[in-house]
Amino acid sequence: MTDKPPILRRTERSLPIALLRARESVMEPIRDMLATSGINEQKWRVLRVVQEQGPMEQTAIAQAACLLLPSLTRILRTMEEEGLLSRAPDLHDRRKTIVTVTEAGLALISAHSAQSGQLLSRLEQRFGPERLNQLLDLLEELRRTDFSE
Amino acid sequence: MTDKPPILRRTERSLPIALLRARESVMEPIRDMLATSGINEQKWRVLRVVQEQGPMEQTAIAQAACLLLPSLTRILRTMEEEGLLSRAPDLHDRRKTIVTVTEAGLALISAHSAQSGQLLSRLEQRFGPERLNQLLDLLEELRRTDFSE
DNA sequence: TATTGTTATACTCTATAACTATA
DNA sequence: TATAGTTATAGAGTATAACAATA
Repeated sequence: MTDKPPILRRTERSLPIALLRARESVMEPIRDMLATSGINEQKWRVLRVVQEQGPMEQTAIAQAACLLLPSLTRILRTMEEEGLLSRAPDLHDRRKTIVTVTEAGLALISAHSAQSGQLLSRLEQRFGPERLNQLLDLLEELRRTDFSE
Repeated sequence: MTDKPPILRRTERSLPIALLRARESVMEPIRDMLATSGINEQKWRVLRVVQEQGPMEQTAIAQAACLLLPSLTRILRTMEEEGLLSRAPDLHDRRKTIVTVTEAGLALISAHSAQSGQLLSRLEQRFGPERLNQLLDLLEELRRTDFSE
């Protein structure tokens, strides 16, 4: 009789856990950076997504920033109050709201771009630029993979 | 005059965002699975970690499961009430508490192991077993990389 | 003095459902 | 009827500080 096989994978080889741990180790310096403007991870993601894709509706932001719509509603309200974003009704479909990054929002992004670039350089230097690219490729492919039944 | 370079990377090539998006796409079916036992992601991680490493102290659990100690305190209290874990003072250092998975905890893990295995098979099938291994290798290396100054 | 873990507090996100307005 | 977004609500995690017990 041999031993039974382990019930589940080692947690290092569990993809959800490995993704979380890896993310935590990368996020630490970034959270420190963002804390200096009183902005959190979620708001930063929203800002990045909308700056990248241009004026867009909320459902699309929620999807791209990995946030639920009710969470996003609140986040956008405070970000609008802080002057980082503006919202306007869609002219063609009045159920929709179009969100745009304001000048102040762009300024906040710029304010962090230098330091963010430094963090990326450090990452590339210590982890290796080729490995970083490989990892990003794999993550994009994973994201595109359909796991539904 | 050429255009200015983009301020920041495309979000698909931002490591924190890519890690989060990839994780979300993998977690969806797992969350559905766990919901059937009324357990959440965090409790599942704690269970997996302690089952894997054996009886261990809370600071180590917090680190391995990516949770803060105050969050873990509450989680462990409810898991102990649910009978999934037991806690006992460390005999050699009475500041410490040693956490152990109970029979009921092991049973809960077993109850999900078949379905969890199916999800993993599907992942390997659709994403490719070699790519999965490559990705896990890179994530482990990333986790081991030191990004402090 | 430093470490382990708990408690307290304020804030935020999660998850779901019910709801409004519009299509 | 379906979709976009808001509101409500309960539960849970985040983050920090202060604290007690122990080393």
